[in-house]
Amino acid sequence: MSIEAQLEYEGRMPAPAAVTDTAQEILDAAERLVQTHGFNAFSYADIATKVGITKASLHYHFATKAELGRSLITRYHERFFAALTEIDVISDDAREKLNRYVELYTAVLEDNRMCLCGMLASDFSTLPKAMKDGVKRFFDANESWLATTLEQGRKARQLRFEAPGTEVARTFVSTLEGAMLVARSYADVARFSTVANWLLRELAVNRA
Amino acid sequence: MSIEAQLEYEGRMPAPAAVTDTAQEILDAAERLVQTHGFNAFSYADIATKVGITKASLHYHFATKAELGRSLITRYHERFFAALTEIDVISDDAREKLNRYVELYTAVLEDNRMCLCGMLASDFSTLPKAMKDGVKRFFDANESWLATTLEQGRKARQLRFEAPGTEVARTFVSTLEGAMLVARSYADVARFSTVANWLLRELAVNRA
DNA sequence: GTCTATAGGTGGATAGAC
DNA sequence: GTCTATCCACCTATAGAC
Repeated sequence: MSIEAQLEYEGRMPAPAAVTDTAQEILDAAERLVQTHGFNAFSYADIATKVGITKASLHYHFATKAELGRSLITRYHERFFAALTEIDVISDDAREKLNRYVELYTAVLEDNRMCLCGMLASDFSTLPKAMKDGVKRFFDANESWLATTLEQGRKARQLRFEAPGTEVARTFVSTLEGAMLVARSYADVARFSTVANWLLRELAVNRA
Repeated sequence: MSIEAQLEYEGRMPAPAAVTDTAQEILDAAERLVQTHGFNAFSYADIATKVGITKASLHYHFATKAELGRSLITRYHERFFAALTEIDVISDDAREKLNRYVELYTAVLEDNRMCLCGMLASDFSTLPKAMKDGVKRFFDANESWLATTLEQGRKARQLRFEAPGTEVARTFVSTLEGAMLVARSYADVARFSTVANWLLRELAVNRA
């Protein structure tokens, strides 16, 4: 579902031009807060301060925190997969695609953030159902793109792995999410890159 | 430092036998809550209900939530490394050691928990300094034990890897933490095992 | 060592004026 | 669409009786 369709379903997005500007600012602020502190570690007051409006005004745009969270996941998912589509357009080379995929994570980490859905995965047990479903859908979609890309690379003899592509795809996601999680405790992007590069090397045909 | 010394340093642990029973029950309840929901997603009221005493009584044992958190990490660290020492006693085989190391994680996950320090890593930015330091020490110690074990296995020609043992050790920790994190969203231990087994296979000399 | 009672603050959310 | 004012539930923490 497109983000427009999703928003329409939520009963907002009344068409006009700059109408959603404030909503976007709210989402920007909330997104950063979730990615840095977690969904249970920030409040409407925190967003209000950042955006420069009151808590009451926030509720006009997002009636509940659960709805805000759902919108965050939707937007993040859309953007992430726009980036993946862009990668598919730019390159036919599976190894380059995987490198670029890793770079998406690196950019997030360099901005001192955790992957939105990785962070939400740690908050998982406390999330409303709609958000839980959104997190899983994000991971599912990642694994799907990766499985396709991995199989493509194997077919082209650029990548080497024995397990089914879907399994390696799950390993790929888990490894990068874990590497982000741990690296953030040390505020050290190099820790992430060490792990990511090891992973990429293991999958390369010309590995040691 | 032993857990007894640590507790003494904190000014508690007055020697008698069953004195710390309640404190242990509190730690048990709090530990489960952190591992399932995160450090910011439970309250003294939650623990009080579980243990069957009042919130005020909790503060007698652990004056602040930060102190409780520090004690949780200390106890977890001690127990985890008692288990690693036990592994070293049981086996000389590096591959078996790594299998058993993975089993420690599996057991935690089968109990519907995340690794305590993995969960705290996601809460990292909101933790008091003492807890941040504790989380990093836990990861450091894990990496140290793994690096030693990995190098031992490489020397014995049971394991094969090109990167320095310390780097592979970091990859090992990150991968397992990430696999736990993602698997928990699906309540599916098999997801974790898929990733863990892939990792173990990559390091084995007789890999494909 | 556990209790009752409560302080002092913040959480998400709402009512209603403008 | 934003505001002020407010509600009520919950938070961590403390005082002081038993």
